[in-house]
Amino acid sequence: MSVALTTVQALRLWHGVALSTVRDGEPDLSVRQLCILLTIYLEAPPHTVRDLAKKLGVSKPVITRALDAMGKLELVTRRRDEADRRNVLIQRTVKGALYLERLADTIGNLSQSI
Amino acid sequence: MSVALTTVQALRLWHGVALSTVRDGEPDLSVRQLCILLTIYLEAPPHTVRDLAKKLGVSKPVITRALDAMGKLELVTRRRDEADRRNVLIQRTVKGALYLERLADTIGNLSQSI
DNA sequence: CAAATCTGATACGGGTCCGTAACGATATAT
DNA sequence: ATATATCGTTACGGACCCGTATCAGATTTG
Repeated sequence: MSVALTTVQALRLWHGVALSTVRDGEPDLSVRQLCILLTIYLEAPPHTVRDLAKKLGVSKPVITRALDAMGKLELVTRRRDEADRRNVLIQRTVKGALYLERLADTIGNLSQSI
Repeated sequence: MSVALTTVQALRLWHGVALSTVRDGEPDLSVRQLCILLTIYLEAPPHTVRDLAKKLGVSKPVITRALDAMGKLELVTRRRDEADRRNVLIQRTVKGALYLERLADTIGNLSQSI
C-alpha cells in the first residue's frame, strides 16, 4: 500500500469486513481465535500451545480451547511432537487455508473500493 | 489506497490489528459489537435498534444486548425519540469516538508498515 | 374508542468463553 | 532413582452471548 489511510478510510475498511463476516451468517470466529489462526498461517512453524499463548499474551487454556473449537471446524490440526512428547504441534489444514483466502479476498476487494 | 493488497498483505494487516487488540488486555468487543459501533459512527443518524438489526442481518435482541454492553463501557448512549416514543435513538459518545480513533490509528500505522 | 400494529426490552434454556487452579505425562536435574 | 520442572489439558464457577418467544408501551387503523 503506497498511500496512508485516513481515519475514516481505515474505519470504513474495518467496518466493511466486519459487516460482511456478520452478514454471511456463518459462525464467527472470535477475535482471539482468528488471531491464533492467522499466526499459524503467517508465521513459520513449529507452533506450540505455549508459544502461541506467549505471542498473544493470553493463558494456555485460552489456546487449548481455541484449538478445540477451530479443530472441530477443521481449520487446524494437532500432532504430538515426537522429539519432545510434551509438546503439541499445531498444523494447517486445507479448510483453514481456504477460510483465510476468502477473508483476504474480502479485505482486498474492500480496500480497493475505498 | 492506490495499490491492491495481496492475499498475504491483507492477512498481515488483519493479523496485526487483531494481535494489538488482543494483547492490550482491554476487554475485546465482539465482531458484532464492533460492527454496530462502526455503523453508528460512520453512517448518518438517526440510528434505531430496528435499523441496526436490519443492516447487520441479526435479530433485535442482539442489538439491544450489544447496546447494553457498550453502554456500560460508555461507548454509546440511548435516548428516547420524542417524535415517536416507541423508538430509541442511539448516539455517539466521546469515549466511543476515542476508541475508534485509536483503532483507526492502529490500522493506519500497520497499513504503512506492510 | 377498540383493535391491530409497531417499537425496544426482557425471560428462558442452551451454548461458549473466561481465569484460576489443579492434573497426568514427559523430560530434566541432582 | 528421586525430585524438580515443563508441557498441554481438564475441572470448576462465573460471565457473556445466542435465538425464540413474549412482553409493555406507543402509535396507527378502522
